[in-house]
Amino acid sequence: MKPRITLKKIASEFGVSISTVSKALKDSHEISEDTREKIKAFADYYNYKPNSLALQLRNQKTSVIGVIIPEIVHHFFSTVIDGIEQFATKKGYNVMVCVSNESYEKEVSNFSVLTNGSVDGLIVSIARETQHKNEYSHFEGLIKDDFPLVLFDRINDNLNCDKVIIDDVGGAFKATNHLIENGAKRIALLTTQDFITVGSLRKEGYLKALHKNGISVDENLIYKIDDTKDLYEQIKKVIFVKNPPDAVLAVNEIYAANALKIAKERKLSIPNDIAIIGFTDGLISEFTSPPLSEVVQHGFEMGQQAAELLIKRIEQTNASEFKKEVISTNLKIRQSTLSTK
Amino acid sequence: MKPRITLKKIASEFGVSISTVSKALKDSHEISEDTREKIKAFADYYNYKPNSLALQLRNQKTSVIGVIIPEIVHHFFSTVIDGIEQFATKKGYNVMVCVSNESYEKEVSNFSVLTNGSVDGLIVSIARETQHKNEYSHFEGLIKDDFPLVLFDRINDNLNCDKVIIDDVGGAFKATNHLIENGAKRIALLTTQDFITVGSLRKEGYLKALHKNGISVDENLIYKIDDTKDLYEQIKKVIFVKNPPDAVLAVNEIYAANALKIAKERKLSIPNDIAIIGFTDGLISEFTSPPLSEVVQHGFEMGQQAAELLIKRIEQTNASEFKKEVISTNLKIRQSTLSTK
DNA sequence: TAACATCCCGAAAACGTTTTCGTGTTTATA
DNA sequence: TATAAACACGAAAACGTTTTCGGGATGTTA
Repeated sequence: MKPRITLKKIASEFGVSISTVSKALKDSHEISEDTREKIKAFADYYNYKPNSLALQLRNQKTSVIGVIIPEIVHHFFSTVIDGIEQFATKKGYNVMVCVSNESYEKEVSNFSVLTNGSVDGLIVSIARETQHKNEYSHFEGLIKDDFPLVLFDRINDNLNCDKVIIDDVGGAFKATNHLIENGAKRIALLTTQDFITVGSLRKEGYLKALHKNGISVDENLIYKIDDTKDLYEQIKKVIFVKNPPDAVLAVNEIYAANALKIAKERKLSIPNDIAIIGFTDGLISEFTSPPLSEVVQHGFEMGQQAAELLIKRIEQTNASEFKKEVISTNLKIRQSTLSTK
Repeated sequence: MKPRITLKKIASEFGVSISTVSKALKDSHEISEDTREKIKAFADYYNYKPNSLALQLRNQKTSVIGVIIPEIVHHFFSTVIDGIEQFATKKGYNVMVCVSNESYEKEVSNFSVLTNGSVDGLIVSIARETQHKNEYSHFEGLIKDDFPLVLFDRINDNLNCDKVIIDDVGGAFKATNHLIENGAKRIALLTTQDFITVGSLRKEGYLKALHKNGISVDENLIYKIDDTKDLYEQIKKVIFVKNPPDAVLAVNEIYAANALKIAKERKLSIPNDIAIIGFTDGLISEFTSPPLSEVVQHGFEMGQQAAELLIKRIEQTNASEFKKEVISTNLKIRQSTLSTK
C-alpha cells in the first residue's frame, strides 16, 4: 500500500512547519491567504485526509461503538445491529462488531480486545454460557471504571448499567391471552432453559395469563428446549404424542416453525386442533402455511435505543442514573391462531 | 469514565522512566529482577493494558478489517460476515461493519470514513445504486494507492482487485437442469434487474441449461423483479395467470417463497403443476410446505475466503497477482421440485 | 522616534507506546 | 591497578495530529 500523505510531507514540500500546514487546511486567519491557497490546493490534489488514529489518540475519543452479540446469523440480532448502526452513523459513530458465539471465553476475549482504547463504549447481549456460569466479573470490571456500557435483550439485573429489553413478560402474556380467547385450554410453552433470562421472563408472562384466566398450571406442558441439541426431536416429543396440547406458545420463531411442521406431520389441523404462536425473529412466519401468528419484537427500535443510551452516556460530562428501557411488543395475528370454527 | 492507567503513571509512581516500565512489563533482561517484579505487580493490580490506539499509530497497523455491505438484516450477508469475523478473529483481526443500505452516497461516505487509517483493508459488496449508476471512482481511488481491497458477491470485473463470488452461472445451470430433468418445459426465471451482477449471471446459467437441453428461450418467461417495489404483486403477475409456467427458478429465497405462496393461492399443486427452486439465503425454505429446493450458496465459506484473501494482501510485502475465487454451489433438493408423478 | 498593534509563522507539548542508543555504575579479568 | 565486560536504566525519536504560546517583521500612531 502506498504510504498516505501527511502534514509533515506537505510541510516539507513547501518548506513550512507542520503547524502552518495544519492551520492552513483549517482556513486559519493566522496563515496568509497566499500560503493557505497553495497548501490547500496541494493537499486537495493528493487527497489528504487527517489520519484518524492520530486524531483519536489526541482527542482521546474514537467515535467507535463496540457491539458484542452471541450470534450474527440471526434475524433478531442482525436487526438490532441495524438499529445501532443507523443511529450511530447519524451521530457520527462507527460500529465494531464482535461475535461471542455464545461462549464465555470468547465474550471475555472480545471484552479485553475492545476495551483497550479502541472503542468509546460497548453494547452487549450476554452469551448463553456466561448466563449459565453466572460469571460477570468482566462486566463488573468495566462498570467499576465507569466504562460506558449498555446491555440489551439478554441482560442481568444485578449489573449496574443502562439496559434495554423488550417487554418479554407482557408479550408472552398478550400471546397467551390471545390463545385463551380463541378457545385454548391446554397451552404448551416451548421455552429455553432457565438461565436464559428472556426465556424465564416469557414463562412468567405465560403463567400470569394462565392465572388471570383461572387456568391451572400443568408443569407437564412446559418444555425447556436445549438449544445445543436437536430442536426437531425435542419438539416432536411435545407435539407428536397421543394427547397433544391444543395450543403452543414458543419463545422464538424457530421453535414455532418446528412445532408447526411437526403438527402437520401429525396431521393436526392448525389452528383448529392446535394453535401456534411464537416470538418473531425472522421471515419464516410469513411463509409457512398457515402463516404463523407472532409476538413482534421491534429489534430495530431496540438497537436505536441502545445506541442512544450509549452515546448519551459517552458524551455526558457528569454521571446520571442508569436507565432501563422497555420496548413494548405487539401481536401480529395470522392464521395459525385464528380459529375457523 | 475513569482515565485508564498508562506507562507514564506507573513510571512516576516508581520514579523511573517510561522506557523502564515498558521494558519491565515485557520482561526485558535490561531491567533488574527486582524492579521488574515490582512494576509488574503494580501494573497487574491496576489492570494495565497497553492503549491500542497508541500501538496502532506506532506500528502503522490497526489489525482491523472494514466490511461494507448493502444490508445487514439479510441471511446471506450476515452469514458472510460471520465467516469474515471468524477467520479474522483467528488471525488476530477485528471487524468493523458499515452498511451502505444499497445507497451510492452512503457507500462513498463509508469508504471515506474507513480509509482514513482506521482499517488495514476493506471487504465490500457493492450497493445496488452504485451498480446502477456504474460509478466506481471511490474504488479506483483506493486501487490506485494499492489499498487492500476484496470484493465479494456483488463485484465488478473491471475493478483490479481480489474478488470472491459464488458460481452463479453454474448454480443456475444446475438448478435449471434439475428442473428439466424432472419434466419441466416452461421454466420461468425470476431474476433481478440487469445491473445487479449476480442476477444477470444466474440468468446466463439458466439460458445455458435451456440451450443444452434444446429448449428455446421464451423471453416472456423471464421476469426482472424490481426490489424497490412490491414483490408479491410483481410475482403474482407471473404465477397467478391463465397459463402459468410449469417451473420457476428464482434468484433468491424471497422470490421463491413468494412464488410458492402465490402458486398455492392459485391452487396449483407443487411440484406436480409447478416446480419451484430458488437460491438460498435463509431459513425460510426449510419451513414452507412443501419445503423449497434450493441452490446452496455457502456464504460462510465466502466470508472466510474473502477474509483470507484480504489478510494475505495486507500482510504481504511485495505485490502479487489479484485472485478471483469462485465458491461452488450445490443443490439441496426438497419436495418443491421432486415430482411425485 | 518611540510605542504599539497587526500579520505570519514556528516551536513545543500532548495523546501512549516501543525501541535504539548512550551512559554511568558495578563487577570481573589480566 | 588498569581495562574490559556486564548490568541497569534514561533520553529521545517515531507514529500524525491539534493547539497554545511566543516572537520576528512590518505597519501605524502619537
